[in-house]
Amino acid sequence: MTAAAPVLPVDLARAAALFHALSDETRLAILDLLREGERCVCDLTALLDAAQSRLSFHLKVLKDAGLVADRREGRWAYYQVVPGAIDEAHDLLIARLPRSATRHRVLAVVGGDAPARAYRPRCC
Amino acid sequence: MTAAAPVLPVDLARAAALFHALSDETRLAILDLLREGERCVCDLTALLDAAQSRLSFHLKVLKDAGLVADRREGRWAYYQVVPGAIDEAHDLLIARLPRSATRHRVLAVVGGDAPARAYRPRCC
DNA sequence: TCAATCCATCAAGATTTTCTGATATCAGGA
DNA sequence: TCCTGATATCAGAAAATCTTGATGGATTGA
Repeated sequence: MTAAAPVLPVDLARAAALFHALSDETRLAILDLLREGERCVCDLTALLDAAQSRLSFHLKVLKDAGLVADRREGRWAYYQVVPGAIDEAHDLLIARLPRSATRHRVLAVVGGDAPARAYRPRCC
Repeated sequence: MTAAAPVLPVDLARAAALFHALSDETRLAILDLLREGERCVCDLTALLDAAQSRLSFHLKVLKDAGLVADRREGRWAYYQVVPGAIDEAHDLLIARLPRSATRHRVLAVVGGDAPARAYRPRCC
């Protein structure tokens, strides 16, 4: 049984980067189109009715975040979802779940006395 | 067995909003601190070594996204993770998984002929 | 070659986000 | 009532992001 590891700063940065890549409607629409398999940029441009440079920009954001990979074939560039990238985002999301959701509801707080809050004239 | 519903635009907007709220290191750090249970703003300010107005700003972003809820008690404001909010983000994330990851790897493409790509002088 | 197509990249501007410092509000103790 | 502390909100500046239009490289058919 693995103890819940403390969240490392590197995880925070990686999680923020991944979620940022996922935080735009155009990029989410791209990912949805890529669910069926790889597509060339020209397909995406037509399907999303977006300017080519705009698509290219968002594809680069997705690629830099490691969410998609590209492959050249002649004139065309084909993009696909990186297997496991969504899984990584999934793991980083699960790590944010309140502990009360991962086991039963736990009222105790690490360090101790917060729930039984006696009156304190200053909070901190 | 529920058929995979098509991704609705409303889902895209909601997913983008949720992921945007999760796309900042300070906000992720806040969520991590709230994993143990609710905390007052003054605790968070001290633990994160952040200016009060900055914390307040990020807490508002999280609250507007529905990820946290606040409760006033005297002078203090306590924040906690909204039960189910991370679950909602989780569901919206899972909806982005390639179909090849949800079942076996499927090579067929909707509409049909992409994998068997004969030479085509124009792509689209 | 030459022209056409696909695509990445760049520059400039618009928009959004974030941070800081100041101010406002509200509760509670003196 | 006055003062202090906790918090929210606001204004302005700075930074990041997004969009658009232009440019250029690479590939391919004529």
